[in-house]
Amino acid sequence: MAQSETVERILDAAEQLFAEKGFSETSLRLITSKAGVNLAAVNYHFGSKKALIQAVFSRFLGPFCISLERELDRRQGKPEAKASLEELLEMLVEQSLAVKPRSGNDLSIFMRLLGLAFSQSQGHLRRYLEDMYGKVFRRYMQLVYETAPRVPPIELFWRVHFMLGAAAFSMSGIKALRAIAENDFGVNTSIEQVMRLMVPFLAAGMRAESGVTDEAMAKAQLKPRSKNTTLAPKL
Amino acid sequence: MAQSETVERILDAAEQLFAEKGFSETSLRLITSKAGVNLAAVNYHFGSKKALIQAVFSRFLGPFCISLERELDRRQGKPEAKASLEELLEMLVEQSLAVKPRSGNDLSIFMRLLGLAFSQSQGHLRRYLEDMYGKVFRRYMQLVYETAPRVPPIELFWRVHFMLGAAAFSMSGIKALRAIAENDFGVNTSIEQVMRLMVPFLAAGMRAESGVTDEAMAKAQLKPRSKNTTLAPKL
DNA sequence: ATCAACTTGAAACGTATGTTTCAAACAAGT
DNA sequence: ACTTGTTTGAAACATACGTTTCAAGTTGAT
Repeated sequence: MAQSETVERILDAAEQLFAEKGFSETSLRLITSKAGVNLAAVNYHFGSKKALIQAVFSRFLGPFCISLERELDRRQGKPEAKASLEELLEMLVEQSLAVKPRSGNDLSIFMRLLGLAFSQSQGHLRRYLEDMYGKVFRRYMQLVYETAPRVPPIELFWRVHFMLGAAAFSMSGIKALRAIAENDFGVNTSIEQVMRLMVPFLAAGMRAESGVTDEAMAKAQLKPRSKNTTLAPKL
Repeated sequence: MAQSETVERILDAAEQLFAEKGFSETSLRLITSKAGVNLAAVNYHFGSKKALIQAVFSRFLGPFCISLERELDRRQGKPEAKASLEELLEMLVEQSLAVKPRSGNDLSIFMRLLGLAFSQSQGHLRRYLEDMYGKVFRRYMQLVYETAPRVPPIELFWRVHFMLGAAAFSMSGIKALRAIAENDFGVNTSIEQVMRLMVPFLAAGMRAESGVTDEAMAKAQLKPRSKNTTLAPKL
């Protein structure tokens, strides 16, 4: 029954349009007309617009997480040398770049989508991503925490979110920012270059001397909790 | 003619709802019912939904920019000691906190809105903010650039946006993040504390050793342009 | 008290969206 | 060739939205 290419065409169009305009601003009619398929095809193949949004994410995040987890296994197999923060961050960059590029600027589109996933409300998306990929990310975050033992845990918690913000934000505006950079500096900065520029910035921030002055906060340690300790960011 | 309090009630409700759900996800009917006013009042007082969105921003940004500009004047009056990066960042924190708080968590709501302004499409908003407040922000950014003369301009450009992202992102999720922090660490982190925690993180990132390896990028300088050089981030 | 300008209330309008329907077209197995 | 299960196409449906309309209400100056 020839696994219809309609599904792929819809996913391609949706991915691109979502990245350009956001989720609620992109209508199914726009998607289907760009994909050159019938309007009803979306609900036939995916069931609903929400499910389509989730499918767009899974198409990238599935392979990405599998490949990230494999890399984590490899690193933790050799416990003699703990990974540095820079190595951990580079790992993310490498794995992102490793996911097979369908079209040219595939990664940038997806990075922008990831940014949107945080900033648009879309509660169902957050829940879906948390359920599907939360475990891997929590494992990764644990390693990040271990690279800066001198910084109080509470401050590390916030710094991780500063990192996330820097990444999500610059990735979500990446297209416009690259245009500005090219305009003002006359050099084209590739997505990959931007991601690599981020590494030293983030690593330095994470290692900065603690700014905690308040007594209570400095002494605050991670409270052991029975379950669902949210060390990792809520997706 | 008793400058109707309807306007204020609409602005309050809109500010809160926009911050919770985003712009296009918040209907005028939701706003007016939360504000306890008639649906038509929005179009009567503001003209359109777009104009309402802009008004929400101006209510905060107007006073903020005036007060920021006054502070910039004060600093530049005494040129003997250039402001450090930390001082510049602290300045933003102070000015943010200085804007009169209407309700308790006023600032966090507005920070979340600022984050949304970047990530939602809303082209009209970007244009409006650029027109109204672009000048002050460019002036501020120029000072930031001058504090890290050793970092190549192109890298500074990107780092400024990493900073912006860290701020916008953590402020936009601040409510949920504070809850998680309290849950896991047993300490309450105020908005003000979070902003102060951000200062050393951002300053360290800005000063990090350059990660630029590419020849062309390292040598890239700001190209003088006839007009509209967008050193400052596009608002 | 009257008048004029301003503000509100309830309803309707026009448009766009996600979803459903159902007949037609297609594919593949026998 | 026929049948069965799958996919497409065109149209309709129900709902939600931003905006407009206009009569009713309110307010403040004369």
